[in-house]
Amino acid sequence: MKKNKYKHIYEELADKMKSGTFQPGELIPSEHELAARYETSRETIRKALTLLSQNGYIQKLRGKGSVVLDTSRASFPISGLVSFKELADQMNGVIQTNVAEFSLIRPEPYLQHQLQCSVKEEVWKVIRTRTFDGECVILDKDFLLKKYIPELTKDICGQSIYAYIEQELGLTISFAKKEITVEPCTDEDVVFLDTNGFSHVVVVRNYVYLDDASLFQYTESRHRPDKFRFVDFARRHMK
Amino acid sequence: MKKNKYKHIYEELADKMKSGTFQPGELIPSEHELAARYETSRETIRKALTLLSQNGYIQKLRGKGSVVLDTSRASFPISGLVSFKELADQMNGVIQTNVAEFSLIRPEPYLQHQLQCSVKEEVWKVIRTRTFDGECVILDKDFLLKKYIPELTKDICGQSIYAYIEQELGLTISFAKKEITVEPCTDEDVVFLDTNGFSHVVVVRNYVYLDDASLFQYTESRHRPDKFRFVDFARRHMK
DNA sequence: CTTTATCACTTGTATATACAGGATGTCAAT
DNA sequence: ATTGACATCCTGTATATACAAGTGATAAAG
Repeated sequence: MKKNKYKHIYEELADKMKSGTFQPGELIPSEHELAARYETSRETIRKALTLLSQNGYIQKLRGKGSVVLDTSRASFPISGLVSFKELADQMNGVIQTNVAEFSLIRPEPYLQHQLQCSVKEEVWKVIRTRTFDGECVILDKDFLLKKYIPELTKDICGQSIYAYIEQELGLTISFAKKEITVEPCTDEDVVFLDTNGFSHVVVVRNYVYLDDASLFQYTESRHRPDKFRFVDFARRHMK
Repeated sequence: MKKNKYKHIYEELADKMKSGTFQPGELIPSEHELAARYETSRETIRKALTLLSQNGYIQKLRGKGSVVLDTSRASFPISGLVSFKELADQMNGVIQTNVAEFSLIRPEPYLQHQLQCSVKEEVWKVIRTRTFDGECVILDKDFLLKKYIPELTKDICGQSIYAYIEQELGLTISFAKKEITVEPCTDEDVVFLDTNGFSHVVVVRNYVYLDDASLFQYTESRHRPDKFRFVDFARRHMK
């Protein structure tokens, strides 16, 4: 508990927002006071507050202080890299994951392009379905480069791949690019999903990178439109 | 050109990424070297690099340097608060905006909830349609609190409301919360849009805040599914 | 030839100081 | 009672220094 002081302060303050110790609209203690309370410098406090600001917890008001924003409406976590398992923990209702396909393949041209790799590269292919309250509404197609994930089992895929990668393999997932579109159902969608009359699905294409900026995963998450919801917090930098 | 040194450096470096002076995969000069080149301190450079990192331009590698990411694939600007006009500037094809309705109203209960205001508050109601290549594919319903925007004309709405707010009124738009869902077409959608057989629309609900954390605008942007695309860059903080 | 140690260079974190500039209240002068 | 000057809070920016820790190349040791 000695390293990363500012992240530690960030999480402690974030918890106070989530638990309601700090109420929306309220001003949190000033940077000087927090610096004294945590026995650290003002700059360190400022790093923690900057993080809170970027993640939509507070708004800093010059000359006044930092006001707590209302995060209840948006149902955190907002945007970001939220895996299905993390998301599921926050939702009510019965959720079930089924691994429909699990194999090691050579990428066809489309995948080569998405993963920016050659045909020689081996790729884990994982197809999973997500069931809410008895209805199968999400089809997740994951492709992971074996180069970075040497071992993978069907069992792990039934749990959380991210947890395995970060905790077992010690890799750090750093950032991702997402693209959201709406596309006609494919034959595959019809087979795996309870399309329930919908002719289209929401497709979330996700390109996930490790902390050395190497692309290691491409995910195509196909949602039945009525069960899809995406929330985002965006700050307008500069200008 | 004397204030906000680190934002200035950020923009200058961002331009070099966009123009290709810095190529993806390449390492940019070290923090020390940049500090010397810009005749400033390392901390100031670090603030600029932090901004670049958050916006997906670079990845910082400890012990190595900062590598330029490939921003071409994602077609910037990513996520963020991109107004229609900013977005249109980057797209090809003929784009046309039509102001279908412009009035000053008292909010009904649904709007009171969205804008978190009382029925006494006056609200500008602006309905605009967006036409691409002769097809009307976006319906924008804007509601702005008169409290913050005392004056507004139909003419301004035909241009850019954001530009008017920031440049003419001197207000600063600070952050926004977005929610993306897919919903059945309303009668209004059918009237205004060329639905082209689609039974659903993509609805982007946007809550926009000023820099004093006051909510001043609620926007409902309704897109025909085949013309909708949302791109996002997300960094996985902490852990 | 392989392994190890070292060194130079990189970014990450923590601290300190200084001044600019907005917000707010007090108090005196008008 | 209103105004205005001032003091005193707050956050924003810029600078400086120090040390920790990862990377990669080179030199030394086995």
